Amino acid sequence: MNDKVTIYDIAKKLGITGATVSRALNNNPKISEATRKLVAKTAKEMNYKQNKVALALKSGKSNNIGVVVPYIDRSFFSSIIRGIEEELYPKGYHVIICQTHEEEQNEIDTINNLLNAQVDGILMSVTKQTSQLSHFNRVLEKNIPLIFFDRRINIKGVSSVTIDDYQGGYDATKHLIDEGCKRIAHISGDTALEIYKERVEGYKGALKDVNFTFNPDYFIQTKSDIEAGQNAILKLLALETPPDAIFSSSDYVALGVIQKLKELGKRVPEDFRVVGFSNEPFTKFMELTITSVDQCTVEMGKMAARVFLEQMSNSKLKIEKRVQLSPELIIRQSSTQR
Amino acid sequence: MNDKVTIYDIAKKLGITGATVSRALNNNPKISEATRKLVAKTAKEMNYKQNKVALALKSGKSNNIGVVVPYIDRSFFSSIIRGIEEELYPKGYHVIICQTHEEEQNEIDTINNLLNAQVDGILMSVTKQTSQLSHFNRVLEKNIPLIFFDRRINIKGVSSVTIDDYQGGYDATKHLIDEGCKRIAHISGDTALEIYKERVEGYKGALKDVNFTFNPDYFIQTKSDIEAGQNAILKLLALETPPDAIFSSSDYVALGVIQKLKELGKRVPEDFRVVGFSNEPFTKFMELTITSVDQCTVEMGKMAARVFLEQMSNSKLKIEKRVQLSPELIIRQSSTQR
DNA sequence: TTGTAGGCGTTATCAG
DNA sequence: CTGATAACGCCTACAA
Repeated sequence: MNDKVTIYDIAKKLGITGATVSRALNNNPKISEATRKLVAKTAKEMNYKQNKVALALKSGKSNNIGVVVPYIDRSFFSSIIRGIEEELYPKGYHVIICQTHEEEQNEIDTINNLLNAQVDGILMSVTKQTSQLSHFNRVLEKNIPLIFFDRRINIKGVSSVTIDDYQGGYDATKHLIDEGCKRIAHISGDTALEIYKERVEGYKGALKDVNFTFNPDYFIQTKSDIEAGQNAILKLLALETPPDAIFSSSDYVALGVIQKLKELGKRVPEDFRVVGFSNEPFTKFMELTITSVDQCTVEMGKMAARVFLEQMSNSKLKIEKRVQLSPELIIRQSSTQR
Repeated sequence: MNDKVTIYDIAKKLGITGATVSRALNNNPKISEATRKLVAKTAKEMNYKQNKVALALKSGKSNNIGVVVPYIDRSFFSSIIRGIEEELYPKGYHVIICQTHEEEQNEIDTINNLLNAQVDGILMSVTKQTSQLSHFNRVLEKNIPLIFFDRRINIKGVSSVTIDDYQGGYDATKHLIDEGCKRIAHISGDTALEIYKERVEGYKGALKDVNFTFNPDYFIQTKSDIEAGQNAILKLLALETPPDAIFSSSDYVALGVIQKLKELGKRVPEDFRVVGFSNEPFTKFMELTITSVDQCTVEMGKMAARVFLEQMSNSKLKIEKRVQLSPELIIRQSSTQR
């Protein structure tokens, strides 16, 4: 019934012109107070709603931004998206979400689709296999803001928001050192991703600072799931001199490690200390709660959104901004006896 | 540089008209094979991309659908959204996500915004406090599909996808009965929400089927978090004849119950059996894994998307469709000794 | 202060 | 088979 009321409908009703209605509705300064009120009143009566699509076509701004992640049901990513949405919704933006399923081709297609949909910006975490750059350049050529969060790629002019993974790795390792551990192993994800590489560096940095030498036997690179953790700890235990602590760059791996250790009758934290990474919800629910590095995900999302907004407001000077948030080590039972 | 190539740019270059280009690009049957190929080739050369916003204005279809949930970072909802996205993306739709934070006013505002943005459909779970209907009617008046998932409201003409919560409650309770439990308590969420009410009914139904009488002392209605679970079990233990099993409509409550029981030296499952609801990720990671009812969330999302697509394809006959998916009881350690 | 006249990029109708 | 032309709903010079 009241479907599709346009400014012209209300103009006709009032015997004025569409332009005037438009101006009145937009509080254009040069319009009489009388007509402004009349228009506003009539608009409400007729249940007029501005058609954002028409506005988008006219203005070249869709007020939609695209968010691209590997999977949206991973708590890490969904929290970030929550942050993004909460920061952007009040500014009138809608958030379109897309998943890459960790495949570069999907990432490419998705970005193209988003571009065709005229999004005003793209906030994303790249896939593990991303190696091409042309799809990112296409975004930049169109002059639309591109912001990486967490998993970034080095591209001139592209801003990013990450946590300081070096510090996260450093803090986790330092904590184990402080706990008296002497042989600290590190189970890492694929170091092709910067985040994992940085955590490794942090781990090495902490060792170096106390003059522990890095032992390659104590470094394992593997997938980030429970099974990988179980396999990794078996390898480590088979060493002549097994480690006495594990810092894992994944909570799932840490969980696998703990499960296997218990299965083998080892005690955590008495015989083995374990620290994970990401502060996944389950780490604090376990009977033996797991020490982990919190990545302040909601805050990361909000920050990414803010960088986007900033980039929108002064598009003239495009500064490459690299924001690094400080991770927080959450000490729980798996790494300490105090 | 290659910013903004329109069909007119390629028309001009070829000395033909925009209309022809449009037809060629859309594989309109009445166009010569020669021009079709030429246009296609030139379009690619010039890196032409169709502007979806213009198309949306022209066609009245934005190819965006809105998804509204309380919080997107709850694993239950993010999984559903994953399902929706995966079903709709291949069909050319983009998914806009919005959060209500469990507040009706936000729900109302969000729906209005989505409507202004000309979404082609709205898929949602209502807030716990939703009582008004006018914002939903506004959607229906505009003739855009509205589909509820999980938390629904009874509105004529509105389809919904839920799980069979009655069956979930029934199965959980029946399982405890089969395990030999005689005094089964139920800790429920707010029964103002249909989902919880149904679970209660399922619980009662199972009791009735084996001639157990419903004992009001064994029924507690409370919030759905860990603390609520801890408090609830304390109340139940204070009864003259405490229960020997708990069916909770929340995994968090179940966790709280288990934590408190252990703290008090009670053994699970030996002294007490516990069953939760939702199959939250953490239930299978615990040292004592928790029996729960899986709600096949991804599937629910896909189903909701399919109902939407169906409604789009034949908008003439608007059938109210109520899909109920079968939940699956996942039996783990907290409820059985076998 | 208000009206007129495009134009944003497409597609659809109607001629030719 | 292809070219004009109008229209989707809105905004904004430019005129009046």
